[in-house]
Amino acid sequence: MPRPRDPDLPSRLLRRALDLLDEEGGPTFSMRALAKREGYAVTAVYRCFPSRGALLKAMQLQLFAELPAALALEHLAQRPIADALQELGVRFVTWAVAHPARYRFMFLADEPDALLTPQEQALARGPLAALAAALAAAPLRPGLDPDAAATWLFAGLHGLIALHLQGRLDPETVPDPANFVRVHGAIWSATLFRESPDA
Amino acid sequence: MPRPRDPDLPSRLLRRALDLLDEEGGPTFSMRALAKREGYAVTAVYRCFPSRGALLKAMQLQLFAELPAALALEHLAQRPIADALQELGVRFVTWAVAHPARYRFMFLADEPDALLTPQEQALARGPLAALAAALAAAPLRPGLDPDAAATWLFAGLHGLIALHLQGRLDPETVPDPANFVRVHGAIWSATLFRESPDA
DNA sequence: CATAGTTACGTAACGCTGTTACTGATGTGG
DNA sequence: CCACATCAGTAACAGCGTTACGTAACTATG
Repeated sequence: MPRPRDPDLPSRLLRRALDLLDEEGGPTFSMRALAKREGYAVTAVYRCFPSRGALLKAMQLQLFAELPAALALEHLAQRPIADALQELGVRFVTWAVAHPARYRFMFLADEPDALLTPQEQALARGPLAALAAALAAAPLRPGLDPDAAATWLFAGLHGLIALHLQGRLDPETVPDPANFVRVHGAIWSATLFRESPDA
Repeated sequence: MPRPRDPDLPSRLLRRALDLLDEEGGPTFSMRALAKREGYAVTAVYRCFPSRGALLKAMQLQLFAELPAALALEHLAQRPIADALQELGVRFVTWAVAHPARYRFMFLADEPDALLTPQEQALARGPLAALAAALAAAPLRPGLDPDAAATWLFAGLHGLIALHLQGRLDPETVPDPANFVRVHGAIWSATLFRESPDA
């Protein structure tokens, strides 16, 4: 009993796979389960994606492509730099906490060989690169490398999120990671920028 | 053809499993492969560990128990606090980069329900808690919470390591994470401590 | 309109996985 | 010496990713 042919089954499967990622908290679904969910046999999935790894890679690329929109970065550049950075950090952490499965999948996935081509690496390094670009135009303290500063900033946010998602933060000192960034983020500004950069 | 009974097969299997963790870069070994490696049938492993998850948990606990010795924390407390913290960070990052599989398994593993009992949680939160304890006795800037400061510090190190292990750091700005901590770690000290705390 | 060829899908199977029931051998306490 | 608990092995289950192959549907050509 064959079904009508669907030219954009790949995109539907990709969406379904991302749904399952959120539902199950990780890419634990089986190819058969994904196919069944969409009403197809396993092999139909293999017509769209040559392997499970290829599907996972496609999911990662899709999520990274959606990230800027999810963070609503458009109107951020008009604010003073320290303020914009603080807000960016808060938004990033807020998004990560709201979508733990996606964050784990994008930024904490085990497979080191998942994103290998240069464009894929560029996409994965996008957030850090964007931060470095923003800091390149900021009034940093003399002798402070924008790239190094961006690395510190992003590492701090990334580590905070990772620890939170694993339940390794003391809930008493960090009840909400995004608010923690809002409250203690001034530490960063004080270290990175010249005295009173936007006063 | 049964073999002579081995009362400490569990510990041997645990060691073997940790070897395989290092060799394969992650806990990807199968129960059968582990058993075969030790010359037993699969079911012998199931006599020692009721499930694969139990084995993984035992591995995690073992690694966390070994961590303080691996970092050689004994003689660190005698130095001035800022210096000791810097050295601690360098050692931690150096160890993580030298044992990527262990670090991923201990601090980045996917399973959120892996370490659930209070003692297990305490063990997993050990590094952060130790850092907080050290900072509680340090001459922090007025109004700075030791716990919050410890969270910032550990999050920065953790994020730096995580990004490095995923190849998401620009190799030009961070050729070696441990050295990055050594060079730029002064940012932390300047922010956290009173002016010239150990001069 | 008919027919040949490409494409999309399903069925069945391979070897592997974690896990379990059952069988037999080993070593120990009475 | 014998009963009993313990340990290890065999065989099997369902499910996994993946592949070979058969079949139906659409497309292009005569």
